[in-house]
Amino acid sequence: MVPVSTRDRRDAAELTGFASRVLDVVDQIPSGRVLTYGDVAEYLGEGGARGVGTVMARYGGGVPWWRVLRADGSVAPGLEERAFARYAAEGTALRRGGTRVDLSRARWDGR
DNA sequence: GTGCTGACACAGG
DNA sequence: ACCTGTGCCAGCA
Repeated sequence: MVPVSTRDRRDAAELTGFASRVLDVVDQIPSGRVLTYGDVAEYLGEGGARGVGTVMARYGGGVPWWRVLRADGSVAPGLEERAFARYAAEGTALRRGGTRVDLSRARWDGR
């Protein structure tokens, strides 16, 4: 139900088509696996890594945002604490030192 | 339309 | 590991 005052489409399901598709993909990433911003963009065939990052920053709150990271396995500034707590809980593979996710092992193949 | 601003990617140094 | 420049794209003033 959506009487919504049109003031902020953010909380309505009325996101832009692109944003909606980005969130849909992220929502499908299995626990313990991850995707890079670029992976999501490539999967959708639109937006680009930067576009995905923009969407995540604005609308990522409702999806497993910690499963989307940078191409080198690091997490965006300010999100590390919450993200790594999740990785520990999900058993996500980390690189030695624990500062980044081991993409070679944790990257989701899309299946 | 123009001109920023950003949860980005990549090549260099 | 860090910083810089370039290319990229969505959202907003």
